[in-house]
Amino acid sequence: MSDLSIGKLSRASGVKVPTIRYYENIGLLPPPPRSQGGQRRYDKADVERLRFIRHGRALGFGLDDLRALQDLSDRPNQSCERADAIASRQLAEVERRIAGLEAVRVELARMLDHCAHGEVDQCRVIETLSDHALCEGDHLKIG
Amino acid sequence: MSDLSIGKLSRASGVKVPTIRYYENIGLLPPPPRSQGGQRRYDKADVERLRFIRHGRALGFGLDDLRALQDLSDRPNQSCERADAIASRQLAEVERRIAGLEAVRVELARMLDHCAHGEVDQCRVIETLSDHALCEGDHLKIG
DNA sequence: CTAATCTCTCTAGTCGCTAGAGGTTCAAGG
DNA sequence: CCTTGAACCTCTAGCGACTAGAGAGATTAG
Repeated sequence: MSDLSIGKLSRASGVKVPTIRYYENIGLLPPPPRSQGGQRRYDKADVERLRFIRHGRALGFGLDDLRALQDLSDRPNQSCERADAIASRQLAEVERRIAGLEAVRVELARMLDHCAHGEVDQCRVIETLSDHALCEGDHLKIG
Repeated sequence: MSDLSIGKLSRASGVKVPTIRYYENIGLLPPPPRSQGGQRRYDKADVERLRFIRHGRALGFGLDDLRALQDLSDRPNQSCERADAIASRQLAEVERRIAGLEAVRVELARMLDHCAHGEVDQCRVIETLSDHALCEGDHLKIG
């Protein structure tokens, strides 16, 4: 019915035009019908689909997870165990990242706090980078 | 003096061998002298350099920032204003990310909390993904 | 009908690595 | 001295999730 061009779909969903085409390429969005001239024509279901993806991306889900979640929502009679598992894993990952970034934040703040604002010679920023022993917290890999 | 192979440098610095070569390729680490047979030979200064980089990476600095910070530390008579600016920018970025992830964490937790653990039909996880209106907080892009 | 905007495909680039192929060099043991 | 096996070399391609740009064709409002 709605017969949206890719640009209108983009505006309606908040997903950029090249990204929509990219999603189609990798099989995340089904290839839509085309106009006589070969342009993509979408409908309202595609808007929903893209909003779903966009929202999931904003929550940090990877495209593979979103593919799986989409499949689940297409077959509503299944147990939501898998969806639950995916979301739980994501929550754990987010918490891990927050913890890591928090440690990083503390050290950056400490570094800047101790900076004498003089010459690089006595710069705590560079000194701290040079010598991890000056750190107090545990900051490992960032995510 | 120390005359380290790339593998020993790797062990001493905690940076993987291919990553060291990569850093050389992009000009972050100066090309070292070579043995008769063409293998790289490093010294202690390189260990320090790589530790500096590794530590900076752990704090989330990009390689461009680290290049700039390295240049600064090589010329110690300059003002540390620039180092300060780079670190401040990084701190702001980290704080931005934490805030974003915190919003994400809240929504993921809420999603999972409301999940009835029944069929996908009533799964709050998928429902929430489908409809941003069900969210309470502002979570935008993640970083 | 025309002009402006939109859309098409395709390739290549981003960041910071990581993996692998296929070949050479080094260091230690016998 | 010689052999063996680990470590090293270069080069290319791939990851995730896009983004940018070229050059050509389609659509739409006036």
